[in-house]
Amino acid sequence: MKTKLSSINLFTELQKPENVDFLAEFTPISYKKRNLIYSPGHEDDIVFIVKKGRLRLYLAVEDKEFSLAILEPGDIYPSHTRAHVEALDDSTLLVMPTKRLHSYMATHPALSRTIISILGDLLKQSFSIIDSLVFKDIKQRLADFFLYEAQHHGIQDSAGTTIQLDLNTTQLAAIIGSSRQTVSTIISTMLKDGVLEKRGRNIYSIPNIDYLRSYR
Amino acid sequence: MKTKLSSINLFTELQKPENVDFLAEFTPISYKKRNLIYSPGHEDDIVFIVKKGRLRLYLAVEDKEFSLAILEPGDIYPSHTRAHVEALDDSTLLVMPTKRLHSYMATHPALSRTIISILGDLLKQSFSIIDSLVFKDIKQRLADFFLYEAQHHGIQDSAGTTIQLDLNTTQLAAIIGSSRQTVSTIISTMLKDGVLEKRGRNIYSIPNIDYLRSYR
DNA sequence: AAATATTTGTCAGATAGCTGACAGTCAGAT
DNA sequence: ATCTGACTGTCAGCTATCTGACAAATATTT
Repeated sequence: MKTKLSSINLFTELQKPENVDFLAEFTPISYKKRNLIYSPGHEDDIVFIVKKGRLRLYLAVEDKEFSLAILEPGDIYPSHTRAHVEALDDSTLLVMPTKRLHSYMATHPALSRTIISILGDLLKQSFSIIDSLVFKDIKQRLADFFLYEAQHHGIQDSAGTTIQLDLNTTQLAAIIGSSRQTVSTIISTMLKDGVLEKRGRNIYSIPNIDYLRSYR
Repeated sequence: MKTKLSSINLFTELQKPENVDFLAEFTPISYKKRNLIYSPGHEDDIVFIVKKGRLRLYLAVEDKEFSLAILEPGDIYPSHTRAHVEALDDSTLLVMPTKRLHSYMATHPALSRTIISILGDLLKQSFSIIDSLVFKDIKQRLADFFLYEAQHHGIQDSAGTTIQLDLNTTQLAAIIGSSRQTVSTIISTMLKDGVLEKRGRNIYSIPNIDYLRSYR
């Protein structure tokens, strides 16, 4: 269960000398923490790049939510899907109409390649979400989540790998597709089993990654 | 729950005069019904277009399978995902290394646009699969499936809309993400409730689409 | 420091959907 | 016409997970 969608940074591509004029064409828009940026049904056909902050991409029905990804600086995202986008921190986006992007790509094939790679990545990523929803139980999804976090945001120290989640239990439950209570219970079991150790609120360390990896 | 991934036909694009030479570069490969075409882990980075037949795209773990889509003529698909591909009928694919496609796109921007649209479609489609896995129960997913089939392959007649599924119960269960038994039970209930009528093995008719649409 | 709000852990039902088992039905082969 | 294999329907038992409730712990505001 990854939280980041794509590993390719479009920003880097756009900062190349041949693209800087184009980069200037994007409109920067800032959003305050907790604000809803897009919700499905809106008709703007735009593409945005995250310049600053973290955004949460999620599906929602009534009072249930499922987080698809956390977008970080450098990620691009096309607005036309059925997902909601919310600012987790104060954030700045660089926005452009899809049309304009298309016309620019016509003359800059390198950019289309990057975009195709990113879309391919996103696709791969959604398949892996589907995979985990269909085949894995919540214990495994949670373990996967911790493994992913450890690998991507973990800090190695004497106690093993320490991770700080900027999420409460409800938000974590929305990422792995479960309920707050179930997540809480499973984390308790993991602590009891010694796969995880609590270092503080939202801070956990993993004494032995391999143990967590084989945890069932 | 759709079964088709994308509504854009790349084949049409490639048959335009400016692309026919390129189209000729694809290698046609034929597969017999029931053959496995790709499984994850293979290292070929290729893209294929379905020329003839139907392919099933699915995820599998041990003896469980989940079908992502049925690919039909005109669909393209990049092989590098974690999915398996199987021929449902005797099929012919047009195959090309991703690399070569990329280099061609460099000189033919219209093609990149088409590919980007297709990938966007695929992405949208996977989100809707995720949505239904997370928020809908099996009864609803099954109803959605019948609705989709009715709209895309249904035949209007005096008895309403008649659909013929070329799938057995196990295959249908794999599409909606359930078990054979559960699907069988729910179909029985739907027949009893009159939302569905059985016309023959694998043939059902829907007397009233709106009734099915609001079926809970 | 006290008061209030948010977040967490835990327990006790309720239930959707899975699994295995078995009999009944259908279709094609002989 | 009958045999065989595949597919279908149905039941009973099991289990993972959800929901609601409430107390305990922790943050935040006053």
